[in-house]
Amino acid sequence: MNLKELATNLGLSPTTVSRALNGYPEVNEATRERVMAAAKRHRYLPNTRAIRLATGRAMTVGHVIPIATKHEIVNPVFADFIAGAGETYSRNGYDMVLSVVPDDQETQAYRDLQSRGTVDGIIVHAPRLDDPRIELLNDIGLPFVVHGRATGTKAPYSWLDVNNRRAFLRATEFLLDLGHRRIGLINGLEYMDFAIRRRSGYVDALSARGIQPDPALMFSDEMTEGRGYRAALQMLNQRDKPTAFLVSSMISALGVRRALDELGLKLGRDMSIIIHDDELSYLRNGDDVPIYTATRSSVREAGRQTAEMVLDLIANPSKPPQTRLLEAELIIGQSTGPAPNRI
Amino acid sequence: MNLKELATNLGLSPTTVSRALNGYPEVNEATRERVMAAAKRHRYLPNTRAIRLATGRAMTVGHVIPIATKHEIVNPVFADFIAGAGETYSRNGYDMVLSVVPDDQETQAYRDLQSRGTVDGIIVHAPRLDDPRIELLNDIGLPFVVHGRATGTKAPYSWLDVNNRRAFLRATEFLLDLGHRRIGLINGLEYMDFAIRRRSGYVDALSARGIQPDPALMFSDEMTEGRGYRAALQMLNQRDKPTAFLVSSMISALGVRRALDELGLKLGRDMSIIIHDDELSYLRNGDDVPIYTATRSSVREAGRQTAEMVLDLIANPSKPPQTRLLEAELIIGQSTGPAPNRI
DNA sequence: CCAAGCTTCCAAAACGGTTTCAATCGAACG
DNA sequence: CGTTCGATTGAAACCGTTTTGGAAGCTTGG
Repeated sequence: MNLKELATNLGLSPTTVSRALNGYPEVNEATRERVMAAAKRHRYLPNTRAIRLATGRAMTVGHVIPIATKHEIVNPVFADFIAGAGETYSRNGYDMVLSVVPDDQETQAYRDLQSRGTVDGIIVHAPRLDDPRIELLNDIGLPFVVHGRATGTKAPYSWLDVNNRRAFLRATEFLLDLGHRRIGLINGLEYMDFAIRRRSGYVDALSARGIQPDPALMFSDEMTEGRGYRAALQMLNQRDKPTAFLVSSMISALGVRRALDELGLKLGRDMSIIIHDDELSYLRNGDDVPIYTATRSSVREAGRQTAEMVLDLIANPSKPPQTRLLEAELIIGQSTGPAPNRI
Repeated sequence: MNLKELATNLGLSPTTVSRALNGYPEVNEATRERVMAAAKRHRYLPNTRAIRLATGRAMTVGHVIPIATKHEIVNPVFADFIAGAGETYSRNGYDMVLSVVPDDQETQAYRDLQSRGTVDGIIVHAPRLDDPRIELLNDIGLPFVVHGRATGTKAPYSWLDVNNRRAFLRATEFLLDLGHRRIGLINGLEYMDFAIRRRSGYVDALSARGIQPDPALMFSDEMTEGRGYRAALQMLNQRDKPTAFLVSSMISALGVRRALDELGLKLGRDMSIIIHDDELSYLRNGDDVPIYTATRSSVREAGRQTAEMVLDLIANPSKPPQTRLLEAELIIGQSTGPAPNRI
């Protein structure tokens, strides 16, 4: 059943039927109702392919998911972000297309999406230091919002980010207040922008108290269980061990905990840990009482809001770039305690 | 730059240009090269919206992600499956659209995708007992492949599944061979089909050795860290404790391990654990040596293959339903050992 | 009673490609 | 030398909507 059939069926022209269904004012209220009823009766739904061609809008937002060609890691945060963004799209009648591409073909993927008119806008994931994608997207003029920021990029662009620096600054201060002086940082890869900002918060908090950051206490790697385990083990085997860890993700923290268990160290007593908690739906930080002391910010909510921003940008292309900075909460859990007395 | 412009630019008709670019044989090799060169020079890419309308194909596969309205859980396995499927789509010039919908609007979502012509086929996630979606999709005649199976559905349909029953049967036998007699099952929600099959494997293995399955040793819940923790703790506080656990996911196992740690039980010595390992990219079962003894099957690979099946179905709509059963490997890790002697 | 102005509808032209059907041109054939 | 055939190209229809530019009929005001 298409518009033309429905129209002849009703003894009307396609024009009128289209207008009736789309709520144009110039159609008689009686005919509108007749049309609406017939549409419902025949289960008529307009063909999206035709609408998109006729209106010139794709009613679609793209997400490009680069697959690192070396280590094929899917960002664990990704699923929840997508779920949040997807909610927003559904509510607004938009579709979401995911492009999974090898990371060395990413720029081509953006160009394609633009010139083929597959999407009206996109969301950029996992920005890096001096990320070249931002300039590219500004050039080709496709509306976009970055989830995160890209240190080093001077051109203006829209983004939504968590205040990573401030979160880790506060977390470090919290540990310092508890008497910790040697605090290990188990961070994500430091070409990722969020990791850079978290380190800067950590370093600044230490410096502010006159503590010289120790490179031996700063790790940066993929945020997997295995790497967390390795990092923790390595730091705990040093002569001058840390008494606390600041861990960039719940997943890495799982590995850290495994290391502590192996060494017989009790969480919160022998060793304090603060993690960053993205509130992943399948990896809650405790059901009621938080397990870990954590800097917390829902990535699902970030997805919802970033999607709203991109839809707004699509609707108002002349708007200047929008930005939104979310603050992370500092949640006190059972994984932190006063620094053990050193001998 | 569109086809018409490119054509006038070349002094050719749109027809010829279209044919040249799409590799039709009836165009002169010299003109074809001229056209190709011009297309590249002008960075011409055909508009997908127009192609889709003209050809009547959406070149798109849909994935409907139901969001449980009560507990908003995103399946952790989802990201890796999508990544695998996405690889296949990219390779074949297909797009992937994700529809995130409240689970009570799911059937409407399928109908919409079909009658609006947004997709050529879909992949059905997380099938349940007597899943009504299968009948619906057969009715509306949209090509689809189910990731998993739906016990109770008699109509034929295409699916790709892991042999969950066999995997858990073998795992249980493995534990029995090690002398374990009381084995706890920490399973997913048992309206999910895979969970039903896993339990049936577990129960059958026990029964085959004359062991009566004990309801007090069978748990079924969402596969989160928290629920795994709770289930393990509860079973370990019984009078007649289990000596081994069979755990349906890596994530639940994290909680189980936390429970063991709290109780001071050592993995592999005091307590054996076998998990099911989907090979999530961010939660590897050890980097080199497996940590857990596990039934292993890559969900990423499942995504790749399921996508191939759906594309095949789209290309050959008359084909009868295809099915593919993947066997899980049994990987021996460090989490299993002989049953401790009972007193 | 006529012109102007609403209200309501429709025919036809987009949108940017693909595809059907037909035409042209040289070469080959009889 | 006329006919046939293959190779190559193009005109026009089509895909299913939206949207532009009228147009008919009715009302209203002078």
